[in-house]
Amino acid sequence: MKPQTKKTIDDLLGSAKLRRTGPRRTVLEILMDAKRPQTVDEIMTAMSRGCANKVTVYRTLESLVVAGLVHRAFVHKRAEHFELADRCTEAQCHPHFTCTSCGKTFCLTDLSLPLIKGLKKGFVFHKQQVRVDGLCPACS
Amino acid sequence: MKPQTKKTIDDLLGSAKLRRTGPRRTVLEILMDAKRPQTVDEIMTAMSRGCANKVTVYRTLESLVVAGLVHRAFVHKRAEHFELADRCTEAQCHPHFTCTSCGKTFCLTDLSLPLIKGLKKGFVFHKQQVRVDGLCPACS
DNA sequence: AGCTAAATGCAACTAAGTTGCAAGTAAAAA
DNA sequence: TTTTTACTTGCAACTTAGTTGCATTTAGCT
Repeated sequence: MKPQTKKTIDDLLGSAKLRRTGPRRTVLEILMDAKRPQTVDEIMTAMSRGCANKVTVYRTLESLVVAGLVHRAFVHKRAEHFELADRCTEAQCHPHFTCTSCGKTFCLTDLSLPLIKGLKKGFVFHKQQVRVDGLCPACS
Repeated sequence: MKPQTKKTIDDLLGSAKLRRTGPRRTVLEILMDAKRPQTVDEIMTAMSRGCANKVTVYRTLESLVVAGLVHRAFVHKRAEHFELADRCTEAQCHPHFTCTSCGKTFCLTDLSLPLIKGLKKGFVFHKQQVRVDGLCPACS
């Protein structure tokens, strides 16, 4: 790690009021270098596996997320969710609303967004999904 | 199940060239009645658990998805993905592109969509996520 | 240097999903 | 209608992702 990078990382941790520990510095550095969202498994591989404990990586990420330095790239649902394929076009299904308080998901069947424009050359558009989160009527 | 519903379900299965079996009829009926995307666990509960085997429900859903009768409500990533929280506004992160062929995810940091409008009364908007899938340059 | 709350590591666990194989059955063929 | 056969199902055992409790260590304060 370059001294400059180390300083940046330590500043980030400091400003987030998090202790500057080995695992946190390493995880942050890996995420800074990453070109795409990383899984815990990928992060552990990048740490050359065994350097840190799996549980520590999970908890480190959690603290970074709570501090706002890191976020989950996709709203994570532990289990897959299925629904009938009607009311969806080829290119876009209706958006889904998930309540961050009770966890319930609602289908916004009457709403839609325009399709994304401006994909870089070589990318072939297939389908677009929109997920919204916030509070549902019961929780707000 | 009403005779009418049964006919519709059997028609659906027939048009999809799938055998009309007990589990398939039941799973389809549950999804038709459902107001939100369902997990395997929810489906099994609706079947009053133990009626069908977990593995069967997974395989049934898979065949319905392949046939196009059912779809996965959110692109499912088995593991959580994390990234640095920069380049995201409070209300929306950059969209992500996932290649359906190689599985790689790309950050579309320079693209965005307008925020959704027209949420029903009582819903509080928090954040919006956009996921696009298709083929990446290497796979197209 | 010493103290203390915060962070880490280990082991054991849960939950979601998968695989191989034997047994059952829908629907086509005889 | 019976036979046949490929498609389905069920079971057991497994893998992978993530969690929890508890003992040990350590960052950063004084």
